[in-house]
Amino acid sequence: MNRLVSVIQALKAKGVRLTSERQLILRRAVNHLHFSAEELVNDVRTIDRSVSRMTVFRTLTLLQNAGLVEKHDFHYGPPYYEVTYGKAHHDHLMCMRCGEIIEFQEPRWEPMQEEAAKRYGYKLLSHTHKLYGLCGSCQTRNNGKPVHKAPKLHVEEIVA
Amino acid sequence: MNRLVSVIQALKAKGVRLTSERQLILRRAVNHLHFSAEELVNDVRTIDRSVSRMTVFRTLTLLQNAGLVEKHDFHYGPPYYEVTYGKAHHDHLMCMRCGEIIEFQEPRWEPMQEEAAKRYGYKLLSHTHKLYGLCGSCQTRNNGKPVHKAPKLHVEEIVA
DNA sequence: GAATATTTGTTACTCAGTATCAACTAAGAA
DNA sequence: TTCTTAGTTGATACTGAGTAACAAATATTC
Ligand SMILES: [Zn+2]
Ligand SMILES: [Zn+2]
Ligand SMILES: [Zn+2]
Ligand SMILES: [Zn+2]
Repeated sequence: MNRLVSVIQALKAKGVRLTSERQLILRRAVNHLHFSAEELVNDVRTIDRSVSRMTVFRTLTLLQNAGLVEKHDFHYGPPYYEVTYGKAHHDHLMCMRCGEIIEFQEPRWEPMQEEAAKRYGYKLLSHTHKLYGLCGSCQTRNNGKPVHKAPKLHVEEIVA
Repeated sequence: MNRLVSVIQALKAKGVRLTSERQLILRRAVNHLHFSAEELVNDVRTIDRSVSRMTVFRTLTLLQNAGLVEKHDFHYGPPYYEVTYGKAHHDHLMCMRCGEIIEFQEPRWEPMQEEAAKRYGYKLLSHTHKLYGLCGSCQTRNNGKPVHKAPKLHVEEIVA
């Protein structure tokens, strides 16, 4: 089944009204992998100029609260969003130079996180795990893409 | 040796000029564990009103670039800063209701992250790993402290 | 249909962070 | 020391993402 359709079904199942604006926003959102709010605004308004910036923001928070969309902070610029509904949980690996984002799974980690939380009497509800580095091509050459402002590195790597 | 002294020594070793403003800012910063920029501004200006907001921000970025301070995004409000110089690497566990932050170490994870990055041809430079949940007391009672806006939960927990 | 509730777009606003720039201060050379 | 230069600071203005308010438009209920 089409990804857009399944997301729409999930929305309806939650009793959320599906307006034409929301449908367009969703249609564009599922087309991107990770996108900033402002990118989505531009993308949507390229198609239909009558949809306002506000509605895009409002829809994004609506989708977040419904648990269909996740907000990521990658330490660079604005937060990125991702339609996670129907996707298996994954963590992220990002190239600090070209910005490429790789999604990967490491099943061994998930139970260990529960364990760590329990050790301190916490009930674990969610987590974020992001790796930052240099992709293969950026290790060997500056590939011309814009360079991100480096997030702070571990001390060991800086003094080295 | 005093923590403030060792941080100052590290700064000097990097050839950064230690002005009286910077010394005050550092002195207050090492006194807090995790703090927002604006909190530090208020704290510093309570002691010396003549130190400007700008200088606090500038000093924070200076310290970040020098690798002495780390910036955390906890999904709530503004980013938090932490003087990490001389501290062993650790990850964070945060209570979504009362905001308590626990620092913990999980040595088994660190090599696994290197491994995961390598799997995709990446050179790992840094990472962030944050767990969100409810602390012991917040699981059983609303403790009166302000409730954070919940970060998005995993889908499984929302539909449940 | 009328009455009610939800969604939308416009506009104005907030608030953290940044840019500018002149005044100030410290370091270096002569 | 004095001259020169470079680095630092504070006031002010600005940016840009996100939010609040509110009236118009639309959908839902009776
Ligand atoms: Zn994970
Ligand atoms: Zn992803
Ligand atoms: Zn770690
Ligand atoms: Zn910490």
